[in-house]
Amino acid sequence: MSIQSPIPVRDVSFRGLRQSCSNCSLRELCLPIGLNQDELRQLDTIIAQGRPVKRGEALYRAGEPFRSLYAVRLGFFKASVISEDGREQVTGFHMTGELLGMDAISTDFHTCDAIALEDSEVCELPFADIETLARDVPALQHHLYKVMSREIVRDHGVMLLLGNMKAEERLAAFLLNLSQRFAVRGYSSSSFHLRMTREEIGSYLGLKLETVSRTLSKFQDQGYIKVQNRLIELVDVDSLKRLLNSCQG
Amino acid sequence: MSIQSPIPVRDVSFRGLRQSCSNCSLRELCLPIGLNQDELRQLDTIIAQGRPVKRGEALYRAGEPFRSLYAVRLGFFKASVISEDGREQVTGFHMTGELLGMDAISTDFHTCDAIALEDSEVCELPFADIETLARDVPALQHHLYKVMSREIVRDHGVMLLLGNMKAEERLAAFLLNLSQRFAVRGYSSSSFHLRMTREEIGSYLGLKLETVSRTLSKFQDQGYIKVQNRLIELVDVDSLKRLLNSCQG
DNA sequence: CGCAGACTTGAGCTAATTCAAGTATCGTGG
DNA sequence: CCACGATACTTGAATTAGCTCAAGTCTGCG
Repeated sequence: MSIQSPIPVRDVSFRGLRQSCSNCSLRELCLPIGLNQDELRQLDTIIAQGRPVKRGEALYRAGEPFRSLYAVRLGFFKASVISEDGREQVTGFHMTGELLGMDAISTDFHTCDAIALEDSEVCELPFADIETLARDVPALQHHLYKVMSREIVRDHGVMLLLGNMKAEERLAAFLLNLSQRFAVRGYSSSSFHLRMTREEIGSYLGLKLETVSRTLSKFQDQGYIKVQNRLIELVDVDSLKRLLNSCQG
Repeated sequence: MSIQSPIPVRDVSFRGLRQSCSNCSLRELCLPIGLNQDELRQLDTIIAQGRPVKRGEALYRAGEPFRSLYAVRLGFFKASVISEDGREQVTGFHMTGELLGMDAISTDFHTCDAIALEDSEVCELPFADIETLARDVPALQHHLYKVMSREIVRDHGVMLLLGNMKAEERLAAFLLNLSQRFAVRGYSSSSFHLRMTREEIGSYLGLKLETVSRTLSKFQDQGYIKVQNRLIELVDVDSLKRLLNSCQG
């Protein structure tokens, strides 16, 4: 949890990892968008960079007090809420450059679990400090509102998916969304590795894992994709897109 | 749209309706939470109050440029997104004291339609001005973040509902949620009037209108509620709550 | 190498949808 | 104020998408 580790060796490793927002390659994806050099420097003094989160570990859990937002610097996370009777709903998958924890601002407690799906690394953004800085840096203030707003828009998209779409459409939307996000990050948009289980995909899409598996197989049979365990290759993107738009729900 | 109406009579009517945030009865529900008298006065200079929206009218529509957030002063709205192929997903129902339009901050265009389900009245909050004021009024800045965060949390709840729950649970959750929100506003929590059609409820809950109708009838047969058109009476709240927690999904 | 977790596939079941027909309600204009 | 048309709602019957249960395979990790 704490950034100042008691173990010197780790401390060194932190220093090694420490980079400024100013020269971070994620600058254009992450929080600092639109800030000038001086503003970036101020941001740097606040943000603790390079905290590792091992695969399977929680970055935070529902119920924990809220102190910071986190930016994914490297890796892959799932966020999920657990209902009173123990049902899990994955609310999102988060990759490089995306911000986690915004749900916690409302109550000062986290309302989701955020679990690393592969060995990952985050930057910690102490929210109180960010807020204070945002008063002097309008671009930062505005950007934060924007990022939260984007999250709301994304959630509305998921509602549309969950409320209106059939299994095939959901999966197609999911794969195309992942593809597009990988593309933005400079990875292949046509071939990628799923970091999550079929069950987690199912939870996110409101389907059972068997249905996810079956539908992926179906897509493969139809020549839309190739599946090999968690490796996905999009063979016929147009057909997937057509699936999304044409089905009359 | 514009607040300074060219018609004197209307202008008078606006003045009649015009009240300050300072003495607004919704103070505790709405934006000004936690502001002191001076800060409230500053807010008052920005906010245009008492804009009427007739039943069936759009407060805004997806695609329109974003200028303002809106606070519901009176009445009832639905917000919905339309997919490319024309399917509607109601993303929320909004009542007195709630803020509309936060999704638009991310792109500077509205991404939902907001439609009045009864004759309503809103306060217009020009976002640029709000943002500027927020720099000088940390409590306002923080409260805005909070309100947006709350929306994200709410959306996660809807995802849980859409992804995991059966029709009966969804309806029970819906009715209990409405009940609780009416209660907060000083209305009866056990007897209320639905402002929306069965179809709109269905859209929100990811069900067809026939399923909504059937499930309401079922609840009535079981003695949980009484239904008379859009008038709902909650007879056995505990059973509804039990429905929510027990079903193993 | 062996085991646990992840995945696939089949068969039968069920919750919710679709289709259909009929009733109630509301707003409008005569 | 009443009649009428449009919209909203209810209910039934048949259909189906996705779920549950079950069995078996694969894979990766210790």
